[in-house]
Amino acid sequence: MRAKSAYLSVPQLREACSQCNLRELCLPMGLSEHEMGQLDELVTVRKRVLRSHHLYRGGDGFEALYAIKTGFFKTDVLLEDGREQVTGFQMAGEILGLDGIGTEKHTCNAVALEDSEVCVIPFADLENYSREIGALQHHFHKVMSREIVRDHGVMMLLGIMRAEERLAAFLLNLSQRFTARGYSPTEFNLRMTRNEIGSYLGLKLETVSRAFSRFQEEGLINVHQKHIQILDVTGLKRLLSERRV
Amino acid sequence: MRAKSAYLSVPQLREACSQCNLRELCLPMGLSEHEMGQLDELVTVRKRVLRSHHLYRGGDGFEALYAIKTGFFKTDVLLEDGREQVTGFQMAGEILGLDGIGTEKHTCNAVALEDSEVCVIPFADLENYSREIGALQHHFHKVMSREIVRDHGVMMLLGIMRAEERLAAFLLNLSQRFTARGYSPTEFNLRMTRNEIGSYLGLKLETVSRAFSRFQEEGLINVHQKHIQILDVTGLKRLLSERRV
DNA sequence: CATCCACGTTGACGCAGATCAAAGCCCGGC
DNA sequence: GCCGGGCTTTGATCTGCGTCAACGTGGATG
Repeated sequence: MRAKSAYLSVPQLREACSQCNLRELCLPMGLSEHEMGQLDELVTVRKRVLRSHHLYRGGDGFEALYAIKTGFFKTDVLLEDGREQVTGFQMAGEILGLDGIGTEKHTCNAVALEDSEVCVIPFADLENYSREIGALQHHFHKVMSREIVRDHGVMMLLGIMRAEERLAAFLLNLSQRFTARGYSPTEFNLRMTRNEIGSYLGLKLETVSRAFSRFQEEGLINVHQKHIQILDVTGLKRLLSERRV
Repeated sequence: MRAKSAYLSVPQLREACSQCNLRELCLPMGLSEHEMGQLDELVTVRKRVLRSHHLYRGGDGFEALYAIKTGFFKTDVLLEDGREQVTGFQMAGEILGLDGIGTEKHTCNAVALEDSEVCVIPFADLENYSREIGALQHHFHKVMSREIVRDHGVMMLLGIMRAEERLAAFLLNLSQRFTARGYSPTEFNLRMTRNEIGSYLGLKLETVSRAFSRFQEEGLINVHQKHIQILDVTGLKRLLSERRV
């Protein structure tokens, strides 16, 4: 038995996967009613993480994956000299902690960018359940594979795109993920700072800021602080496909 | 039954995992004698891929993973305008194809950089076996997780390192992987061109060439075409940890 | 053995984005 | 309602790497 109270002081927060409105985005995706019921036994603990607090740090022992129930995270890796590479931004329904399986230690930091709540998925249990539930096993493999493909996308951003292409790709990606969660595709609030965006995109915060301003001048977006309104989706997409020079 | 002859005209090439000298680097890592015997049933087909030929292409249907038996590969993603991002270089014992699980289509190209041979691992079979063999399941998860961590390392290269740091990290990484395979840590032949190294590191081939020349001037390496000799490992490592500016 | 051609090296110059600097904005705390 | 500090914007200047160009080199081919 797991000491639920160590994580969570409000036991009634317990809410089964089968009742969760994220179930079609998250780990239970594609499971039958019955199989989802089994997941309710796997995921029994939730954990709050306040804004700017760590869910885990590089070097921490790995025991569980985390499904984001509400909130917004970043993952990053730090060099000794203080340089930071943000490796991703994660939102509701997405899985954190996959980096820890290989070495049994986390290899990056996961930080909440707003007050958040995660479902704790003890990894040994997940492996046991997925030996019985083929659909769960298969879906978990897909989740990991998609993370690899996502990483390849970031490599393309960083390796071959210019500053404005990177930012356009970033905005379109956020838009698409917000849409999948039932929010507006064209209007949202950024949870991260210009510095964090820059660190993700391999740019300095001034460059990010200038690119935002340029997009606004060109009528592609409205931006006021963290509030973003996309005015011209196809214009942004065109930025990605047309290669000047 | 799988039509072995479609892949392989020399049936005696069949060689079981349990006999393979890569078994401690590859998928069977950490399995018991008995479990490894079961893998011999899983991996029954091998496939030759000649230099500069594709093992698979982006868009191809995904059916199997591939363990590299001999040879050397690159994986890359292409943009419509011809820009190429090399996402990795793979050598004996490493697994290709993980990108395809999520969408059931491959999302990158895998190209042999020298005449190579791979073991075909039908993915549906792998999932079946790993439901029975816990150690296989767990090791497979580790392989995927390590791929994610490796990708984070590439993001750091691309996002925050300068040209010479990237190349130093690249050489040290190759050195370490050759060592693990029983080859010299300090002397090896590159299988890829300057252009491919550049594409991987987010640099132009001229920059790669200049960095090689600079390392040689500084007595860190000897480089002659594709032949590399590392003279000063700690000097290369120092390049990574010390941040000028 | 001569030829060819992809690959590699080196130099000169230019530019995208970094760096440095200064000022504005917004929100939280008192 | 005022103050302070973190975040953002914008301008001026600098620089690492890209771009362009010319030449070198070595392995493959007939």
